[in-house]
Amino acid sequence: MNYWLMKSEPGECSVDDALAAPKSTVPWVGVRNYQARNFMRDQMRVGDGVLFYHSSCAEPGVVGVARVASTAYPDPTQFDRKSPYYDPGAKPEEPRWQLVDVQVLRKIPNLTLTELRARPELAEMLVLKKGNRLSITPVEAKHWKAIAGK
DNA sequence: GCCAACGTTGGC
DNA sequence: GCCAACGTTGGC
Repeated sequence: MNYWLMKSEPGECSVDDALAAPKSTVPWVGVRNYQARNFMRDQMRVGDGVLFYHSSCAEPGVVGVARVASTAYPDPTQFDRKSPYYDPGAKPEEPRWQLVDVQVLRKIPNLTLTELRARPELAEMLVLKKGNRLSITPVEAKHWKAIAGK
């Protein structure tokens, strides 16, 4: 089992939005970065642990514990001309972007970016590295345990 | 709104 | 294949 940190802008889909969805599960639409796509397509397995992270907001941080709830499948928004995620280069017979479903298991008190940085045992987390912009990063088991427990 | 960091694009 | 220009991410 692998662990991941996945960023979502709360204005787009907050942890509360995800909890309010059927089965507390949302399709992780809108990833338009090849490295992040490849994590979903090639490495994620159903049941993998996910730290649900709020980005581009007043208090960025880890706000929930979730799990990967599906294998990868084509992101439908790439074909939708009205979607901000529309990609004219993607064709249904040749999808470019993939996603997985993510199921929120529980909220946790916002473990803010500031607090994450303040904990020495978390210093090596990729999300804390200077210049990191990846919306999906792998998380080491020790970091998962320190944040999500078990 | 600013801007550092990084990914992508496209001319050559 | 190089690399400058441009666009995006995301914290502040």
